[in-house]
Formats: sequence, structure tokens, C-alpha cells
Amino acid sequence: MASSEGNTAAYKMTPLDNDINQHYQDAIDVLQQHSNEPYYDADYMYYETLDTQQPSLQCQISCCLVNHPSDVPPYDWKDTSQQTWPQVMPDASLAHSLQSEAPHFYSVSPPQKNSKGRKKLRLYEYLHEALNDPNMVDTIQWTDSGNGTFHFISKNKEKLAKCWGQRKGNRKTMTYQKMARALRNYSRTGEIMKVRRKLTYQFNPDILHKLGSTLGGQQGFHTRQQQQNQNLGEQSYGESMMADWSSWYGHHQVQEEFNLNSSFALHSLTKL
DNA sequence: GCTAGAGGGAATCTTG
DNA sequence: ACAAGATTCCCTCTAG
Repeated sequence: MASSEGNTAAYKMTPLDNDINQHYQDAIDVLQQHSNEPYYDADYMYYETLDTQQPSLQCQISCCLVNHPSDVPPYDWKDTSQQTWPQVMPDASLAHSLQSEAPHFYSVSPPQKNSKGRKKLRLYEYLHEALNDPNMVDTIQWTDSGNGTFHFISKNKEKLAKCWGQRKGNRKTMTYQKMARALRNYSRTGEIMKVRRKLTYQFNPDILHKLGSTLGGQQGFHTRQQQQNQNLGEQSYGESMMADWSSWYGHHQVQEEFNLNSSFALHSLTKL
């Protein structure tokens, strides 16, 4: 298959990389499990329990009651997709984010399903929501919220998928495989890209920015990001995240990852 | 050889 | 009716 050849080249990983990454992820998972501080934002008003018939599932997706101004213009996703996303951030910063990141919670607009004139809830919106839902921390976690990298928890990824399927009201059970298929479609539009690590993906910074900027108009994503980055001792790039994406990337990149980026860029361009 | 994860083609469904 | 996005099914490939 021609496409897989290109990807193989792009995602080439050394066994050592895999080893380190896997151990790293395990460490993160453990840390997250043990640092599950009960921290609720005031905007988290209630939880909607899904699938009560399946106790094992018990996925609770936080919903918010924050008013969502009806006059807020919808995202111009089209425009976003037209922008190239040449700098796909691999794992350059992973080493900097070994500590568990206490999830920062904020309100997210509820699904606009079937609402007149509203967009349907999209998968990446749901994922972003889940990423900031304390109840979903065992299914999906930020790897580095600063650069929008997140990963699914292998053990519970199916749970998240089921939640997504139920949220959408699918007739059949959603599986991780199917959800991942949808995620792969995002690679074409550039909304979410695959990171060369198991179960790990990355939001397009633009999407991340937009998702962050629609969080009820509260303090905003950037403030948290800046705070977080300061905590991490990392370079803070909050307000200029978008503009500095490339330079920030360049700050962290290593040669191998640079090559990876080139491959990504090439790959994206050839598909567009 | 087996399994998990990834990648993608294609048909189909849902919704605006 | 149409298009976009998501779902579903299925296949191949790679790494461990």
C-alpha cells in the first residue's frame, strides 16, 4: 500500500523510543491515578450519567449549564482545514511533562445535537471535553496540554469510545477502532494529527485555541496554559501560541523529530 | 504465529 | 437533494 509506505517512513521509531515512551506513559497513568484531586470548577454544574444499564460503563460526561450565546458564530472549520499544519509536534516536549498534570476544568458547551442552527457535537470537541473531565481521566489524558497532545488509556479506551457512541446516540456500540477511524479522518483536515506514539494524538493548535477560547469566556485557556507552563518550567508561549508555534517547536525539536515533521508536512501537502 | 495499534478504502448513515 | 461528518466494515501492515 502506497500510503502505508509513506507513513512507515514518517513514524519510524526506534525500539528504544518505544520503550521509553511506553514506560513514560505507564508512569503518567500511575501518577494520574494517584493524583486525582477532587477539584471542581464552579462551572461544572452537574454530571450526566450515561448508560445506566451498563454498570461497568458508568461513564459520566460532565455537562455544563453555562449559557452559550446563540449569537456566537460557528467556527470556521473550513478555514481551519485550509490552513496547512506543517509543524506537527512530535514528542519533543514529552520529557518535560513527566509530572502528572492536574486536569484543569472548565465548562464546555453542551452538545448542540439537533438544536436548530447549531453544529453537531464533533468528535474532537467531545475529546477535548473529556480531556478536561475529571471523570474521564482514566480513559483519556493530556500528555501535554500545552501543545495539545493527549493519549488514550489503553485499558479504558473502549469505555471512552462507548461514551462517545452513546453521546451520539449511535445504534451500535462505538469501539476504539471505529473512533480511531474517525480520528484518522481528522488527519486529512488537520484538526487532529497522530503522534508517533501509541494511542497518542495531537490537536491542531488552531483548534485547541478555538476550543479554549470558547470556554464560557472565563479566564481562558491561555491563562491556564501560561500558568501550567510556568509550573512546568517551560517556555511560556500562551498568547502567541499560534504565532509562535513554529518557533516554539524549533526551540524543542531534535533532528530526528525535525525529519519527522518534514515527513508530516510532505505527507499533508501531498494529500491536499 | 498472535495481538494491539495504526492506516486507509469504501459504503452507508445522519444531519443541517 | 446535497454535502459534510461520522459510522461501519474490512483489509493490510508493523512492532512487540
